[in-house]
Amino acid sequence: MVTIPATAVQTGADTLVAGLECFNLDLTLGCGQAFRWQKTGVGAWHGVAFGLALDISQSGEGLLLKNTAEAQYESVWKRYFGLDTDYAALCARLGRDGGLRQAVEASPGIRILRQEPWETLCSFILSQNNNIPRVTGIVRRLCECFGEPLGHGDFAFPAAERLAALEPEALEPLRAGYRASYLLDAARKAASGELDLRELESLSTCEARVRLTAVRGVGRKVADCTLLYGFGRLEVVPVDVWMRRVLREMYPAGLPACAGDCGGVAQQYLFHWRRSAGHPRP
DNA sequence: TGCCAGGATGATG
DNA sequence: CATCATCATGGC
Repeated sequence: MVTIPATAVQTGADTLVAGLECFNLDLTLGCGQAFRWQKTGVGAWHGVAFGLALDISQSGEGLLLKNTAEAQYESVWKRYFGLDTDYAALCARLGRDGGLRQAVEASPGIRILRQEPWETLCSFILSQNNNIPRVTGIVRRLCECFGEPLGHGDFAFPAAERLAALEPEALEPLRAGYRASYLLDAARKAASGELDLRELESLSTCEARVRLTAVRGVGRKVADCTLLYGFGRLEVVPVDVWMRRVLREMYPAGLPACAGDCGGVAQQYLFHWRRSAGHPRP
């Protein structure tokens, strides 16, 4: 099998990426791993990451990043969207197992994003026992209230230092419920250095989990989501009670060997597959 | 109205 | 180690 390399070409102010395999923008941004993207049309989204606003769309031509230089695509968005990873080979490998093949074929093109660690941690703290539309609203209000304005109504995700200086009452407009106090605890620990997110890069998954779960409201699931979606640790498999039952039922001996060190990717496909119609939660 | 949402926590079988 | 009530809020 020949892997077709993607090519990024700047035309005017925009950059067009053609030749992408196994990439579906709608599925990737809509599957619940990121909460800062708004669908603006067919295959078109507007969102903010790393303090940069972006209009992006996918069509038969490829992936179009508006007002984005190729250099910025290469240095920021390529990595963010996981386009520096060979998912064609990865998905082909996952497909060696029947169950995983079903899951991959059901919604091909989902990629694991590499978001900002701090934003990822906060997002999944806020997502606990919550639904995606509501989490999106809370995160949006959080950015509008405390993030740096980027123009055109866009706001960066607020720094930990900014949130750490707030009184609990200041978070009431977010309507985050009891999760607000968890958010403040994370901000205090991140701002004081008690939680050093940059240091996590150099730690083992096990040690990183211990650091993250020292934050109130951060358990195994939120820690693993942070490591998978915020640090690109594709081997980490976030599971809740429901997903654990699904996995025990399908793979009592663990994920098949073809998943290799990308169990998190396999889990993402399984989750999306089982959650879609026909495989409701018990 | 009642139920649910990619949970964590603390207590209890 | 599995299960359970509780937490606060909005959408359906």
